[in-house]
Amino acid sequence: MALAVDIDTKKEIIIKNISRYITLNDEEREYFESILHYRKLAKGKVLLHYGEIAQSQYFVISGCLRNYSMDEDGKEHIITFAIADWWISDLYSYITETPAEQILDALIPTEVFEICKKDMEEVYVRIPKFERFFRILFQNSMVNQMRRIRQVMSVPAEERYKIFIKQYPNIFREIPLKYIASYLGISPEFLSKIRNKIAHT
Amino acid sequence: MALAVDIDTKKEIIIKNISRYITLNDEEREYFESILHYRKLAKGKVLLHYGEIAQSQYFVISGCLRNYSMDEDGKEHIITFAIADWWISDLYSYITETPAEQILDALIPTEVFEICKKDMEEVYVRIPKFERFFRILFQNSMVNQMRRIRQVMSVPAEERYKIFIKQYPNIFREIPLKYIASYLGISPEFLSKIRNKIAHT
DNA sequence: ATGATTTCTTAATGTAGTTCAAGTTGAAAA
DNA sequence: TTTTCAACTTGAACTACATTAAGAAATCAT
Repeated sequence: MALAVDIDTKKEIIIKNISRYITLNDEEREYFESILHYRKLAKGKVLLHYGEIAQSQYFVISGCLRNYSMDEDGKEHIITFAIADWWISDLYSYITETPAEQILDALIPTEVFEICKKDMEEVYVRIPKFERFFRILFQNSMVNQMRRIRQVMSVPAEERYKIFIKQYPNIFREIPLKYIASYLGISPEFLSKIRNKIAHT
Repeated sequence: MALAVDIDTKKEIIIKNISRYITLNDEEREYFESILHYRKLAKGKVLLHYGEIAQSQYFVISGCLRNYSMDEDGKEHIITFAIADWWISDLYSYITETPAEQILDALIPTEVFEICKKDMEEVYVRIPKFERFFRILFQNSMVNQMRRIRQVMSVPAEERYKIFIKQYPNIFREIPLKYIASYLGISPEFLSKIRNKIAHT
């Protein structure tokens, strides 16, 4: 179990992240820190099951979460990875309060701060500046999603794989390739062929 | 040219849209209305050229805007359509303040309200409630983008076309099919085949 | 109305990707 | 140690798409 002092250091990270966009005074900062729940997740830990209604959002300190959906054939499609310094929640379920179609779990041992919805709503009321922070956050995430759409539609898989490696230079060594294939939207077999081709050129 | 009274009626629409999420008093409402610039766009009118930095966001009253990018081969990839009652504020260039890689134009005669960035920033300051409104707006857009990613990756083109028709039952009759093909991420020829197949079953 | 331009379709051929099946490697469990 | 199991690779057959090129249909400007 992590010591309290460690956790405080980790809270620094999240505050620093927030401070890039809004300025918090000591009181606000303390209040916000008080609603952060540190959690250490074992590999495979599921944060949001299929059909559950998301009650939390998360900030990742280390490790890797994935947000994925299943199609009728039981095939998994990874929508997002969240690694250090990223916020994540199954927004759809969280926002609409409908059962999750996407599952959220830890691919490797992962540390997160959890913020539950009730607390989050209160933050918005008590420190309206946070509306701004999350507006900017969602704006930026949205831009990333749009970029991804464009990529999936117009960039061939081999190129996408190369871009992926650049974007996630560390994580791609730690997680099984099949997850990367899923994220790239291709079969593991085809990823294998791409890797083979790259290795021999 | 539209009469002032017409424009006021149209401003009603946008206020109604906003009021689903936040409550405005008369003063706030009046102030917000004062920064809305009504524009009637001819077919083909470009709102944002390649390489420009977006200075405005838009609310669509009628017609259809498209936001698209070009790849190296000069092929167009439509990222978003915006039709009646939609905000198109998810412009990459607008958010990041970088030269646009994506072009915004009107596919058919279109009416919009334009809000320029400077005014928008002032709204956030004078009526912080708008941070909330746009946070929710971006949240929702992001969810839509994520759904689209999932679709492009796991749903075959024929199914996607059927979903599209349901989602845009009116617009799909008014714009050339090639744009729909582009949005679906397929070639016009293949869309043609899909349509032929559907017609004969 | 006429031609010109754009849109849509059809068909042939090509390719990026999938699926299936079999085999390899490596790590963990017994 | 051996068994087991998941991750990864390889190859053959297949499919969903793209590309090219041509013609038909619709739209537009004159």
